[in-house]
Amino acid sequence: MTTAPLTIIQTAIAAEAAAVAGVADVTVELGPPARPEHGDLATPVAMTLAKAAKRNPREIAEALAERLRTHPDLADTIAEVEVAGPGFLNLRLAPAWFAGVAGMVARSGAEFGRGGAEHPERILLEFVSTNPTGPIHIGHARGASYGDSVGRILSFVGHAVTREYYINDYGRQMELFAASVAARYAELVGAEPHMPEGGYPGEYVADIAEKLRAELGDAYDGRVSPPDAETLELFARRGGVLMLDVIRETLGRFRVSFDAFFSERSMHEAGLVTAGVQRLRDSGDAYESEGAVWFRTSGYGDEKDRVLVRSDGDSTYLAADVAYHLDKAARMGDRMIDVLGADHHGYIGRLKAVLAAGGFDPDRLEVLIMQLVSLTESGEAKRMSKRAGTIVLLDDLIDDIGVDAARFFLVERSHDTAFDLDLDLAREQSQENPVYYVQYAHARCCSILAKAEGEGVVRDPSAPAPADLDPSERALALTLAAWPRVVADAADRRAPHRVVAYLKDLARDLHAFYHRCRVVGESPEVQAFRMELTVGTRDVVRCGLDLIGVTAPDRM
RNA sequence: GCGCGCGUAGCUCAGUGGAUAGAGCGUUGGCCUCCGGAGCCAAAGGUCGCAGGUUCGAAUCCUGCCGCGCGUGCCA
Repeated sequence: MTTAPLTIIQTAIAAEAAAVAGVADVTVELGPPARPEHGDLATPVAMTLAKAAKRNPREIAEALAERLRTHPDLADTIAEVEVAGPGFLNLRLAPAWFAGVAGMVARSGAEFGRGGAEHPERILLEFVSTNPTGPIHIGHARGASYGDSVGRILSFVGHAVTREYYINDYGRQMELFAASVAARYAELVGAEPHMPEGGYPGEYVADIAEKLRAELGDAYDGRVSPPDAETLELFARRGGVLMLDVIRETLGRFRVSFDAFFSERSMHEAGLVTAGVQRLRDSGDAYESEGAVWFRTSGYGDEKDRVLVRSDGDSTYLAADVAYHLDKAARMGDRMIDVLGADHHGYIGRLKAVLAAGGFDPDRLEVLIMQLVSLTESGEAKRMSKRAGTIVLLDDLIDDIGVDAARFFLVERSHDTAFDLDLDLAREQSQENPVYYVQYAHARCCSILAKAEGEGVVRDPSAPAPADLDPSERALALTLAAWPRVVADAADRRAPHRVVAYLKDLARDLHAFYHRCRVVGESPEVQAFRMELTVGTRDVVRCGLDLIGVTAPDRM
C-alpha cells in the first residue's frame, strides 16, 4: 500500500505529544480546520491530553508546537505551527509537502489508498438474496448497490471478500410461484388457468411459462389445468432457475456481481436442514413442545423462542436459516456480513443465536439493515404494491435514469436511514445530478491532460515545488491526501456514502481549482505541479466512482 | 405495550466529543475572447424534536418525554 501523506504528520505529532504529556499511546485527530484562516490542518490533541497530564491545554499545546517547529523530519513539511483558542494546534504546511503529495498520488494512480485496512480479514458478504419469484425491484436495488459497493470497498482496502447470494428457492412462496406459472402455462396451451389465491400476477410469470414450454415441448400441456404435484415440483425447480437467470441478468446490467449462489432447495435436498435442526436438538438448543420443534433463542437474548418445525411437520424458514448460517459460519473466515431489508431486523437476535448455539462467536456476524427507499413522483409519495403490480422494477429504473445515476443515488445516503428518491428530479434534472458533477470533474481532468498532450507538455514529477500556492491548490492537494483515510473509514463503517460525499468534495475542489488556475502554459514548475495534481485527481475520482460501480467517462 | 432505527436549512440528507453546524436541490444576484458554463463566485435561509444530565467543550454520550418508520406469526 501507499503510505498516506497525512499519516506521516500524524505519527510525528503522536510521538511528540506522548513525550510532552508523559502519556503512553496517544491517538491524534488531525483534519482540516473549520475555517481556512486556521491553516491547512488542525488537531485538538493538547486538549484531549490535558486531563491525563493534569496540565493546562494551552501549555501542552505550546510545548508541542515548539517541538514540531524544530522537528528534524518535519522541516520540509510544516511551515508554521500556531496555538489557538483553548488549545488547538493549527498547522500550515510547506510547498514541498504539497508537491510531494501531488507526485505521490499521480504516481500511485488508482492504487492510491489501496490496502489501507489495519487488520485485513476474510469476510463472507451476503446480500440481495431475494427469492426467485419475481424480478428485482427498487427495494432490492438499494441492498444490491449497497452490498456490491461495500464489497468493492472492503476488497480495495485489503480484505478478502467472498460475495454470496442466498437463493430462497424453496417453500410456500415458490409453491405459489410454480402454481402461478402453471396457470400462465395453461393459458398458453388453451387450457383453463387455475391462478392460486395470492398468486403472482406479473407479466413476467407468463414469460417464464413461455420459456418453460419451449424447454418442455408439449409433454406438460395436459398437466397444468389444474397442475399435479409432480408438475408443480418441476415448475418450482425449473421456474426458479429461469427466474434467477432473469435476476442475474438485471444484476449484471447493474454491475453487481457474486462469487457464489447458494440454493436453499439444494440444502433441503441434501438433508442439511433436517441435520441442522437435529444438531440444535443434540446440543439442547432445540426442544419439542405442542407438537412443534422450538429453537431456544431466548437463551441467547431473543425475546422468545422460535419455531423450527411446525406441528404439521413442515420446517420454517428459520430452520433453513439455521442450516445456512451454520454452513456459512464453518467457512466464513474471520467474519460474515448479512445485508438485510428493514423488515428483517427482527432476525438479528435469531441469527446471532444460531451462531452461539453452533459454538461460534456471535460477534463475528454483522447484520446490516437497509432502511426503505420510497419514491416520490409529482410531489407525492408513489404508492407501491406488489399485489397491484405497481412495484418499480430495477430494469425500469435503469431505463429511466441510467445505471450510473441509479447506483449513485442509492448509495448516496447512509444505509440505516430511510430516504426519498424523487423520480421527477432524477429524470428531469438528470443534467444536474450530483453524479454528473463528479463525472464532469473526471472529464475535465482528461480534457486538461489532452490539451497538455496536444501542446507537447512532458510530465516532470520531480520538479521543485512552486513557492506560492493558490488556496484552491492547497485545498485540492489536502483533499487528495485524505483519500486513503476516507476509504479505510468507509470500509470500517461499511459506509459507501462516505465515498460519495468525498467524491463530491473532491469534484468541488477540482472545479474551483480549474477556475482559478491554468495548468498548461504556466511556468515550468507551476505547470509540472499542476499536471501532477490533475493526474492524481483524475485517478482518484475514477477509483472512487469505480468503488460504487459508477463509470468515469473521459468525455461527456 | 415491548424491541430496533430515525427527528439537523423550504426539500433530500452529511456530520458517532472540538473553534462561528455543512452539502446538493430550490430561491436571489454576479461570472463565458480562456485547458469544456454538466462549471465558478456571492447572498438569503437553523430553538440540530423538547427537557434535564455528564465535561474544559455535546448535533454527537446518558436519562425522561413528544413525533415518525419498521418489527414484535407454528408467514416468507
